[in-house]
Amino acid sequence: MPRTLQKQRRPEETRKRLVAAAQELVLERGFSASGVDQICERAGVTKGAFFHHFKSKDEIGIAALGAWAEFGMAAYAEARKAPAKPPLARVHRFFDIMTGFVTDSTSPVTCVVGMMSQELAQANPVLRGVCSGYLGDWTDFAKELLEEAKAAQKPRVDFDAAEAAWFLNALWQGSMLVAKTRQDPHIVIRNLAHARAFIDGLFSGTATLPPRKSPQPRTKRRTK
Amino acid sequence: MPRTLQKQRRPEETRKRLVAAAQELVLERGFSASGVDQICERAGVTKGAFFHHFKSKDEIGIAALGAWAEFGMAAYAEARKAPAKPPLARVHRFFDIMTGFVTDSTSPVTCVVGMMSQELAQANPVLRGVCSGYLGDWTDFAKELLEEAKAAQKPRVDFDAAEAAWFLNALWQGSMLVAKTRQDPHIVIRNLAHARAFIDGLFSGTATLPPRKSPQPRTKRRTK
DNA sequence: CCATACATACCAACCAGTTTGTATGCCTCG
DNA sequence: CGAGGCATACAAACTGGTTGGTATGTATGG
Repeated sequence: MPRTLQKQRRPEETRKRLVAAAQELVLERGFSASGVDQICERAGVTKGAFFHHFKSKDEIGIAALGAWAEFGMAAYAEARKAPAKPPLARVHRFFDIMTGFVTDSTSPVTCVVGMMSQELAQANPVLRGVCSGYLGDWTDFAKELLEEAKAAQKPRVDFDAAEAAWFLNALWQGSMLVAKTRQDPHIVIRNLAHARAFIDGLFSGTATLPPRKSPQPRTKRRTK
Repeated sequence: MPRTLQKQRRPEETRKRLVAAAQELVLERGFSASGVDQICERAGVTKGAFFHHFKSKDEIGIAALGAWAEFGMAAYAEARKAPAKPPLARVHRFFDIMTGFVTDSTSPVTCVVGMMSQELAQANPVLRGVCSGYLGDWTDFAKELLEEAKAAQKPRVDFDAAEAAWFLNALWQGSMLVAKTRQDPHIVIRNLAHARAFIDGLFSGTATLPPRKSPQPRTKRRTK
């Protein structure tokens, strides 16, 4: 049947291209609105290749989530390389990394896990479970950073690190959602700044919110 | 063509049933995964009725968003009826109302605006704009409550009411997203409690987070 | 030579939307 | 007051395109 020449076979590469295409489409239109045909078209392969590598659409969803989480956690793990000297240094680095996701990108910052969680949490138990796991991983990481800070410096008011981490996770996801809907990435940056000050305030007890009126939103910004 | 008897005609009722069905389906599976046929089936009408009342699927999406926002804002407006005597009384009432959405419901608390924002913010400019407007309405309401509190009592540290309102909006949306994915509504309740304490702390300067182990659901608030 | 890695064609179900027909209730007008 | 007209409110069948998934082939490389 194949009239055209088959290109050189790069199964690993083909798989990666499919996963990357799926991630892109999910970020743009969500999972259910992303057709298998569209994924194939963007990846430059045919449906035969798709169903050779993934036995269903759900399965590439799982793969997309996994690759996304792996990439993300690798970025967050950089926070561990910050010095431990000021107890909150690594927490601050963590906030810097999240802020960097916004400032280093022209397109709105979004998350495959957040996208698929929103769509599928109630309708697809399997994918819901996968999303739940990755949200938990993120929270565990934040929780550990907070606990290390607590161990290094007793906070002014005791707090539960896990609860604070879930607070940050929800704020992070919600900020991305709101910012892209409002088409204003500064919402994320400001919310992260406030959250950072909030955490700082738990330890230092000085200020809990940046006192000034925050930076101008309107004009396009360029930061790296 | 119609072999069956046509039921009594109640256009207003039919329209409401379609909008309600659309809201339900959007909350369960999202907008793009909700077919017109499914909406009609759940509303108990045929496609002829659907396209008589709405000229496209997008249009019922707009109607669903509008009805949802109207219902929600009516519930939030109850916060205005709280006494103004302690400056933060109405802000506390506002938190009580949100907490009540969680405690008064068996199913996970979700939001049509958040759902459709997530899916359509990048792919559908029209619906994105509608969502953006309703997110703005919510934030304006919260901002006004905070500004009234600021006027009644000078906060310990000055803060921008609009920024704080966007912070709360993102936290609220993100909390619903995370909670349903984790299948743990307490995440929302705890996050709201922490946010409440955060706002309190801006005024009083005492505690910024409830000490350890978080509280159980607050006093039950009436519905509607 | 044979498992792997694809390509192509195809399928039934479903998609949003249209067409066509008819039942209903109100509004004249005699 | 009753007959008839007529816009509204639906029902049902249908259309062209798309959906996830399959069947069947063949090219490739070890």
